[in-house]
Amino acid sequence: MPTPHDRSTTRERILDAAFDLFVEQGFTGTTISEVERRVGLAAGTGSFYRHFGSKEALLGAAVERQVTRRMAEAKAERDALPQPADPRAQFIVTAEQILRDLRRFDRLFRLMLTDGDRVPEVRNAIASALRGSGAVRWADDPVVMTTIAALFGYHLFGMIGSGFMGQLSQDDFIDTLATLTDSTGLRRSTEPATGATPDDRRAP
Amino acid sequence: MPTPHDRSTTRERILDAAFDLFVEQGFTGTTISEVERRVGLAAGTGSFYRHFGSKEALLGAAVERQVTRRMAEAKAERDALPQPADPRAQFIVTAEQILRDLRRFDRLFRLMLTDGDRVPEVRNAIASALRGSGAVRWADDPVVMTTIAALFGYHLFGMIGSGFMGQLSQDDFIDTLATLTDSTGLRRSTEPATGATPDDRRAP
DNA sequence: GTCTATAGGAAGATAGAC
DNA sequence: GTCTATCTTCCTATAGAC
Repeated sequence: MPTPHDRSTTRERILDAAFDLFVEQGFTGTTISEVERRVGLAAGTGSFYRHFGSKEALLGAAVERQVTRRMAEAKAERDALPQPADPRAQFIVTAEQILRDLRRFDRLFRLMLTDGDRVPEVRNAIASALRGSGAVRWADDPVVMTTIAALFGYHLFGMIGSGFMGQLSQDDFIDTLATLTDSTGLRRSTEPATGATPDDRRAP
Repeated sequence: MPTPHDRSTTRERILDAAFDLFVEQGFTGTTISEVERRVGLAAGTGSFYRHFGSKEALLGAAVERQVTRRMAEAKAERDALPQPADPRAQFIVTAEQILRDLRRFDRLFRLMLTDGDRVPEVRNAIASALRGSGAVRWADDPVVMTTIAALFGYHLFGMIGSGFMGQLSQDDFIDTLATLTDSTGLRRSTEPATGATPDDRRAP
């Protein structure tokens, strides 16, 4: 006997299965039948259409659900982050968190690349999510931006496959990054914004 | 009156048009009819099949053609590259060349992300192209790999859209990178290998 | 809410006239 | 080498019985 909960359960299972398939095969590469099959509905029948009006509506809803979830996770994780006094330890904590965030949004990012033109919301959501990540005022300082670029590049080398960065562990990578930024005496930039001037961080 | 040249011309136009469409819309998102239309054949007719056996065969041939061309371009450009004595100038020349190479392979990279599973050759070709880029022994030194990761990240921020790295010009970015790697005294890594290395392309 | 059945269309691919 | 015509298959989507 179906409770009111059963309906939302089926709907949510469709949402999750569809997102997985969209990421794996792209939007055009995924059929409604596949979605139905994966959630236990008979494939080829229009049972899906009792839950969503169209394939596009499904895509929008699936993306929105993912963004909401991932951003909530990211926020919770950042709030629980330790704030070491040691600047180098601080840097490492922040860098690790950024890598975690990048990994978290990996699937959304991939979907953005494959079907971005069809779903502009994905683009915007990911952009703001990245910008909000960590206590980084990242648009101002060249060193911060360069650091984030390096993290992003490291992450993507790992994402596109085997062997690119295989030799360099994450710890070693972050360590190298910390040393590089440290030694120039410019690393204040990953600390939270302090006072008045937006960019009062000139090199001596 | 069709010369023997006309056939190869039509085939090549199909190859180029198809690659454009695959990059823009993905493999599954592109129809044979679109390809035919774009090269001036009547859409919907099977005229395409006088030139290729299947859609998959077309994809393979189009990718192969692009890889060959782009790699030839890259090689010619690298061979014509100046080799400044000043280490910082050397670094800048190399970094700029890597960014050029990344841009050159942009469309292939995008296709690899969207349809990579279908065409594993793309993956391998791009990997080796990146590795061969510049006089960089990139798998050995953490600083070199971190530098390349930064270049890759910078490039991709530009690729996915407006505003991410908008504030930081390429020159400023490379300059920052040069300063960071320089100050640690570790930058020897972008210089040619000395000693008994098989490919000893030393600067004068 | 799920199934049967099926409409309606578009896609990849082939045969044959010119 | 290109077009006409057509086959087959698969897809999105709908109507209606249970």
